[in-house]
Amino acid sequence: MPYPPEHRDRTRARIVRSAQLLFNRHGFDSVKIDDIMAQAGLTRGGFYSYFETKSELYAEAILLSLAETPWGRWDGLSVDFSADDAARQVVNVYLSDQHFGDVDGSCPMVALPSDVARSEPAVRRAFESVFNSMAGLFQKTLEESGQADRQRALTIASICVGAMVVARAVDSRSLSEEIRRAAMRTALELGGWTEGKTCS
Amino acid sequence: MPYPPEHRDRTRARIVRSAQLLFNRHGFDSVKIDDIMAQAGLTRGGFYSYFETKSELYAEAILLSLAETPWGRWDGLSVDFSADDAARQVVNVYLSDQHFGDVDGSCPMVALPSDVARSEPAVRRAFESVFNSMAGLFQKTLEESGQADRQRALTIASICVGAMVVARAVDSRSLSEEIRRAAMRTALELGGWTEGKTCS
DNA sequence: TGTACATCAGTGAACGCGCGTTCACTGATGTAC
DNA sequence: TGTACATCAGTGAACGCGCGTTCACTGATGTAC
Repeated sequence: MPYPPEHRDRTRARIVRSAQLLFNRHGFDSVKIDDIMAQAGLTRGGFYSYFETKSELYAEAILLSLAETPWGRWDGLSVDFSADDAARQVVNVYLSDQHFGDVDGSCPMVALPSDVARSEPAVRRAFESVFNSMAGLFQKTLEESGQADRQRALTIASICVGAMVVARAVDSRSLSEEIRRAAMRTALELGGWTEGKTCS
Repeated sequence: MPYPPEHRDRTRARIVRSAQLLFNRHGFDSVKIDDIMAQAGLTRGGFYSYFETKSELYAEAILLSLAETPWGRWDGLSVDFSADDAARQVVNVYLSDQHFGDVDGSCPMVALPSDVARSEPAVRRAFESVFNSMAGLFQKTLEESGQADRQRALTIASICVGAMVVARAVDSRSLSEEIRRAAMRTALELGGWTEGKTCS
C-alpha cells in the first residue's frame, strides 16, 4: 500500500474545497477543471480518478457548502448555540462586513440561490436544511423567551438572506451597507433581541 | 427599402425577449444561441447581424429584465401607483403564487441575483434601480402616512425579495408557501398596511 | 539498514464534441417604370 | 396593373477554439526480505 489511505481522502477533499471556492466566485460554467485542479495544486488529468464528471463535483461542492452552516465563520467569533444570545450573534455575523466581503467563503444561500433554484431536488433539499437550521435557531430562541412564533422565525431568516443577496447585487457600496444595517435592526427588533451590543 | 424600418426593430426585440426568458429559465451559459434564435422563430445565422457577441445580448437581456418593473405583471391586477394601497398591492403580487410559478417572466431580482452579483457595474446599477423603485414606493407610502422611515422601506423590500429567492430555492412546496405567507404578513405589518383584504 | 519491487497518485499530451462565430447564398419584400 | 430590379433579412453549412474527457505513462511511496 504505497500511500496511506487518508492521503487520497485529503486530496479529494482539497479538490472539493477548491471547486466550492471557485464556484462561489465565478458560478458553475465559467470554472474549468483546469482551474479547479490548479487551485488544488494538481493537474487536470488526475481529476477523473476522483470524480466521474464535472457535474458530479458540482453537486458535491454545493452540498459541501450547504452542509456547513456558515455562521461563526467570520469575525473570529464562533457562535455558541447554547447561549441565549446565539440568535443575536447569528444575525450580527450574517449581516457583517466580513460576510459581505468574503465571497469565496460565503454562505451558499447568498452566493448560489439562483443556481440552486435551477438544480435537482437533492441540492434543493440541502439548501432547505441550511435554511431550516437558521430559522430553527431563531424559532428556538423565540420559544425560550415565551413567543412560539414560527412565522416570525421564518421571516427573520428571510430578511437575513434577502438583505445579503440584495446587498451583493447592488452597485453602490453605501446603499449596500444601508440595506444590511436596516435589515439587522429590523431582524433584531422582530426577535426582541435588541438589548446588548450590536456590531456594526 | 425592401422592409419597413420597424421590421428590424421588432425582430431584434423578439430576440432579446427570447433570451430574457431562456436566461431566466436556465441561466446564462446553458443557453445556446441556437435556442435563443429558435425560440424567436429564427435560425442561428441571423444572430450576428443584430449583436456582436453573445455577451452583448446577455447584458441587454438582463438590462431589459431589470428595466421593466415587474409588479403588476401577475394576477391580472395592474398596480395603480397613485392609489394609497399601491404598496400593499405590490407586496401581495410580489409574493403571490403567480409570481412564484412564473419563472420565465419572473422579477429579475429573484431569478438572477447571483448572476448579477458577479456582473459588471452597468448590470448592477440596473439591479439597483429596480430595487430602488420598489423600496422607493414603500418609502413614499410610509411618508404619506406620516412615518418617514427609509430603513423600514429598505427592509420591507429585502423581505419581499429574500422570501421569494428562498422560496424558489427550497425543495418543499409547503415550506415555500409558509415562507411567502409569513413574509407577506410581516411586510404588511411593518408598513402598517394590514387593514383591507390580502390575497392568498 | 539497504535494495528491489509493486502499487497507484498524479501527469500531460491528445482526442473530439459542442457551440460561438463566419460567410456565401437565398428569397421575400417594396420600389421604379 | 404588371414586371424587372435592388436591397437586405434570414439561412444553413462550415470553421475552429475551448474544454471536458481519455489514456499511456512517470515517479513517489511503503513493504518485503
